[in-house]
Amino acid sequence: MPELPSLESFRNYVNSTSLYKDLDSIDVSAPEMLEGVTEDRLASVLGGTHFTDTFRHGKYLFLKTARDGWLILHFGMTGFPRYYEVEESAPEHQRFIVNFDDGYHLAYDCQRKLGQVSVTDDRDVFIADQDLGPDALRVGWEAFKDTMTHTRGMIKTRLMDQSKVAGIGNVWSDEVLFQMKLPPRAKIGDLNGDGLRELYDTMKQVLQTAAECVIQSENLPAEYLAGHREPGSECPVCGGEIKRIEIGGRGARYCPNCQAEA
DNA sequence: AGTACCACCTGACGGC
DNA sequence: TGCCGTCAGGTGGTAC
Repeated sequence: MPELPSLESFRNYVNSTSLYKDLDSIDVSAPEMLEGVTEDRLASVLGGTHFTDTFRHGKYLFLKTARDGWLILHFGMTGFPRYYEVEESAPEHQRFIVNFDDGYHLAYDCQRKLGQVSVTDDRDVFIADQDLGPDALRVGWEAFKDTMTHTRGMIKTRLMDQSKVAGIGNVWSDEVLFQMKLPPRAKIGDLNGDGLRELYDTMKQVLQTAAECVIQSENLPAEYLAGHREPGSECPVCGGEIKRIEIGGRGARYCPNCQAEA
């Protein structure tokens, strides 16, 4: 489930399981998921070292090695990391596995193979090459304002555009619009004087809250749409019916009552 | 610039 | 049971 909040949780998970453990070998069961790196190169980057740190930018997770190389994981729509010891605990669609000296494994599971595994020796160069905008949790107000101003597109589409702001996908863009009580097709140009600032604050608040809840395995706030996305379910605020429409090829969920046109 | 559509890939679910 | 369309928390290319 990989938008920014899940990625924060993945990072937390890797931090608490996989740092400072000697790497023994790797297994690549889906070589087509390696992006710009061969299996041999990947093995040489990871062989005989250990992970010392992690970093997240948008939906990408970076694992730093003691030799200052970076393993990069992108999780597509269905990816997640899994740390385990015995084979019976292995996830169902492992595509890439890091084997530690002590017999444990860190698996990259990605059912639909829409993610990517890659390496770089310069994080910033990689981010630039992928044309990623500033990370949605770290972006400052001025930078956000710059990247969002002077456009006539829909807010949802803008928020999901990784080159504008990195980390937001279908679910959390819907949530930002829901919290703002804006209709799903609202445009940047529809925002009034303080609207852009409210959008920024709401985006930060939603992502921060969601990340904390996901990491702590806590329920999301009761007034969040995210837990009620099944079309036909009840709006957690007004009890109305949640609808689905297509925006930019994605199924946007919203409450026609709470998010009525102004 | 913005949007629409298609493609990549796998699996679950509902209708006939 | 099989077949088919639709949908899924992502992204990239192409064509209006």
